[in-house]
Amino acid sequence: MDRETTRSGATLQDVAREAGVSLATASRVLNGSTRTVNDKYRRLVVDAAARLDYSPNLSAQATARGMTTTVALLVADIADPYFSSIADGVVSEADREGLIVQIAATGPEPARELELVRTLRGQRPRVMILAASRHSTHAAPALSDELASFEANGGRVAIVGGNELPFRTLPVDNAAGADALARALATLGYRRFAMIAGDEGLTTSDDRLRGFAAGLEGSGLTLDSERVVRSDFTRDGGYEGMRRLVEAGLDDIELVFAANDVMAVGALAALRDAGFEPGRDLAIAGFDDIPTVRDVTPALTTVRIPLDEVGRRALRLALDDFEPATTAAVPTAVVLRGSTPAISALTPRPPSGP
Amino acid sequence: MDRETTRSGATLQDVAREAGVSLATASRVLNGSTRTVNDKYRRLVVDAAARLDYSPNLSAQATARGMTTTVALLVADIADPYFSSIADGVVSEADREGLIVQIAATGPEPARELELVRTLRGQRPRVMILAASRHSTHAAPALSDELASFEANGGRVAIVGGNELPFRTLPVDNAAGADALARALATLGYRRFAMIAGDEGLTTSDDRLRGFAAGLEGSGLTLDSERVVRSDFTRDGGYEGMRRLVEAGLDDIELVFAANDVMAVGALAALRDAGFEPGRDLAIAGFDDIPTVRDVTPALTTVRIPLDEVGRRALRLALDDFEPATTAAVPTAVVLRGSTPAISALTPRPPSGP
DNA sequence: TTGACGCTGGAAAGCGCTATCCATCGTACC
DNA sequence: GGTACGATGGATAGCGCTTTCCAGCGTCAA
Repeated sequence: MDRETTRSGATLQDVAREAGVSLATASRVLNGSTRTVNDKYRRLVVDAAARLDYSPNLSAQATARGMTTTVALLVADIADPYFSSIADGVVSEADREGLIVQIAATGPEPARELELVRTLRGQRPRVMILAASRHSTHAAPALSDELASFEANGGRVAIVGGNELPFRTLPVDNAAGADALARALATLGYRRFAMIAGDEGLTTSDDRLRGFAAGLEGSGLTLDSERVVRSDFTRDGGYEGMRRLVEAGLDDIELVFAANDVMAVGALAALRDAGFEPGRDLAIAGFDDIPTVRDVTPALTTVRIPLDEVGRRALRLALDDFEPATTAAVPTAVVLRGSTPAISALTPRPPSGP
Repeated sequence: MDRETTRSGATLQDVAREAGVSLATASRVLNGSTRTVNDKYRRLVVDAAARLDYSPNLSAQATARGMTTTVALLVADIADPYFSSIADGVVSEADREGLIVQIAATGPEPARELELVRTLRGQRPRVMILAASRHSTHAAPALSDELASFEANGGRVAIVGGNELPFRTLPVDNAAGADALARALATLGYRRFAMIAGDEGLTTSDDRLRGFAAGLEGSGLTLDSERVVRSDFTRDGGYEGMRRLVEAGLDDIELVFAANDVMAVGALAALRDAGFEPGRDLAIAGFDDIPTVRDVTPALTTVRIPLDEVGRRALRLALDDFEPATTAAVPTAVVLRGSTPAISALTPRPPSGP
């Protein structure tokens, strides 16, 4: 009845005693080792462990081994479907590897990324995956230092989508995807575009903007820089961006490209609230192909990124020992849906020009 | 140039040596303690730590203290907005407390919940939050045992929404919310209902079904049990459920209540694919008020649960030392939107009856 | 001047586990 | 029959950190 009696919280020591073997043997049986253990002892240990409801203390293992079984994942906002889909991929792959995922969110301030990396480093995770949309210049050197010293101590780093930091990176070809989208839209007959982009310096957004403009030029068209509005990289940012476009006059715009799907969804709402019908009065396209966009009306044209695959591959990239050759970029694919009908289906609105 | 030269990975020992103080003093300065340290030494230590870029090894702290700084969160599917919104709340509140969140996902098989709890227990988290929709009977005793022994060792448990397990529970009044919804819909003039529910035994779904039926009865109406179809608790499950309802004939149905929003969104799609216009030919309502449902067309009537607040409160519930009195349930609120217009706006379809 | 006492550093004993090293034993080989 | 060697169990020295416990010292009251 003393407090030792409360079962569980059993330690390996307890198991060894119960089984009548040494600590070392118990450890070898229960927690893997190169050494083999005689079946007689093995059975004793396993039974004792079961009887005591033993569960290894991962923290202790970690300090002893100097290595954890955790994966740290850094995202901007876990409630955003883009990130939660990636997280899903990371979690499921980690699960296959017997690893546990720790999630941290930077929230709207990118500066927190550095701080969080620092905190997470304390956990000595096996892998650190940075998926938070990073700003190009910001605290890059400090962040880079932090990550370098993490790697110097045996940690693995994988970065999703960026490509200016000297770490294993899973390229997402944002520029190429946006380029392909632009060409596809040109083929549909669209000629006059506007874009709702994220803040300048947000690499994801910048790449998509650049790619889109390039794709248009490749089709003999242009994206007037006056027609690019900047806004938060969120649903409400998209709403606000579209609001501003409407305010400035939509007359010479046929299609609005939002730098990501959540923004596009916000734009859709803003357009409707302004009395226009998306997909009829104005076409809209997004980027990412988050699950939601199949279900809005009209369904949204977008560039598909296989997000859960991104999560899985990011983890693999960090984990695997591989030739340091460039990793193949995640394939993107244009998905045309109802929000960008053939131009002929659009209510004709005369360009403002002569 | 020897491998000791690679800076970082500095240990507390290193800091102490560098500062010329004892290990104990360094520990007291850097990692909190009741003991005060002379300012002279304090400064020495802090400076040394900064110089060496020291970052405490949380695993080691955990084994020494017998207590971690992590929160384990168990969800069914992190890509589902319901769960990711809750996760968001947990993560942000944990952040305020200096805790780190570990996420595990059971996926479609509820049986994995037990297995995951067992694994997570190995981490000795400070708190374990179970948000995965639990099935009523399933492995309840085994799970209960596991959680009990976790608590016996100082862990804290919080369960979201369920209420049959003997642990701290954050009640979500699914039944009352569904009841209120039913009454609101009755007030709008609806008389003939169907429901797309989750599998029997899934408590969340069962409670909502029960509450909805009760609310209708309170309004002098009934929910014909033949009009309740069961399906997966997912978007595709909702699609499938609606498909079956359409197949069985919609003639005497005015409104379909889906047991959660993602199902409702799937139902919306199925309805459209079958050639009907939701909100005109048939009304639809969901439950949860995930962000998406504002943006589908028509916007979805639902019962709002403040999901991020649920996450935050679940963590607080686990963390706080409080009177073991019942915790106030999370308030739910009916939100009427375009998917359930006043009945007069619905295309009249004669009931199949006489 | 002498204790008693509060304050603060340091030594060292763990926390639960791993991994190295040593001891023992059985077997194969000449 | 003796030796070398592979197998396998046990003792034990850590892993990085916390937290007693003890010692030294300055202070204050008697």
